[in-house]
Amino acid sequence: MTESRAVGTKGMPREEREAQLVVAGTEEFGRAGYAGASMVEIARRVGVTKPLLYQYFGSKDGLYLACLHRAGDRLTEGVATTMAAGGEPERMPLKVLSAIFTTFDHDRYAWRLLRDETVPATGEIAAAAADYRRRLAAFALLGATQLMTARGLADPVDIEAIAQVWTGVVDSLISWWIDRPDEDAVAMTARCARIMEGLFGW
Amino acid sequence: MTESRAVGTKGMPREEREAQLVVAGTEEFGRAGYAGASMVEIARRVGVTKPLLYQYFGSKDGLYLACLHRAGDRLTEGVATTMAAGGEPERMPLKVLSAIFTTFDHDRYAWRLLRDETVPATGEIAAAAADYRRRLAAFALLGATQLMTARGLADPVDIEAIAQVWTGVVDSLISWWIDRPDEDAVAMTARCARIMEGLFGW
DNA sequence: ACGGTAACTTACCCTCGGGTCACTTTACGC
DNA sequence: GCGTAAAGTGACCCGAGGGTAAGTTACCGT
Repeated sequence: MTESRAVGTKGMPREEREAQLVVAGTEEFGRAGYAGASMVEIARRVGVTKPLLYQYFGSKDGLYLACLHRAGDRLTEGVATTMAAGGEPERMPLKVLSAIFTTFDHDRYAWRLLRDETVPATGEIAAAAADYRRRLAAFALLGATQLMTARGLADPVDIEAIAQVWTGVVDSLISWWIDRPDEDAVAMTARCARIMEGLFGW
Repeated sequence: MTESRAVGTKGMPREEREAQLVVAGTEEFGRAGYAGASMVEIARRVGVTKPLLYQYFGSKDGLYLACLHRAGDRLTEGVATTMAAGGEPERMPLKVLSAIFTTFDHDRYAWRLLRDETVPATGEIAAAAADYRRRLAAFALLGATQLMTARGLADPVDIEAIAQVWTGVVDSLISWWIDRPDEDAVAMTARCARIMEGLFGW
């Protein structure tokens, strides 16, 4: 709080309030989906009213975009770093999971924004979401390719299917995790390691 | 057509029209989710208008329930039969996938009704969906238990997680399949067999 | 103490979609 | 041909939720 904020302020500075609203929006959009989420409900969670939300974000799409970009940037960044570090293909899935769990430990609904299918089919949201999904799919495709070529089999369509199933697996794990708030990122990673070891010997 | 239908009929007999509407409803609910689907759009697909849809099914919930029960009954029946047949645990996943693909080859959106999260949180739909999910989860839990105990490790919470991930895997496979209408159930099963063999040696 | 500005609210509009009513059209039995 | 009953429709109501206009409150600097 060293720097004094601008003159004339009631309540809370805009920046802080915006951050609160993005957090609440992420939870609500993640829970109910874009279509099912209500702007007045998001405002209510934070203890303000709808017009303030609109003054800060312009529209439902504007708020959703803010939430989506925060989630998508953090996620792609974390995954990119992990993938860039390299290592044996069989260890990559667990490493990526660990990165995702750590990144979103206190923000578990964020992942769902990238997978929301109730988003409008065209427009800025669709473009941004498609872009994040494309980047994630590229990582998944890379990992799947490394995994399969190491095993000799490499039908490209099979690899596409594997990559898509992988994102679905992450999705399921996150959903399971959301229902168990007491399990932290470390415990979750350990559980996944145990399961992969037990099921596949990885 | 041996039995003559009742007197006074225009267009198509009710039974037949209802079946059309359930098919169209399943596709639309599966595509857009309960919340995002529009009754007028479902009627339009079949070439009739909304009041007829309401006359036959009473409400959006009524139509959804009809679609859900058709999908859920066929699915649980198919899975139950497959699971009851038994076999080594490592072969069960593929057998179950084969049953699901065969059952829903021409009705691929049906699976999604059981996983729709945009459904209202309380009421008859929620109860019915929860019941189908519970039954599927029980099968998944049984399969996961057999798989893990065969491997010595059997943390019950791990097994829960595995069961939930399994349903997510099925979900992803169906989504992938929906985008590739040329791939039939046999080819899809063969692909899954190839992938499991290549990735895990199953 | 007081003007100015950012934070915030009350009360409203409008569209979209679920749901309904009164009505018309068509096929069959006689 | 004509009465009857099922199949089907045009036009409406209404509540929920996105979006907005205009005003109010509280803090700051002078």
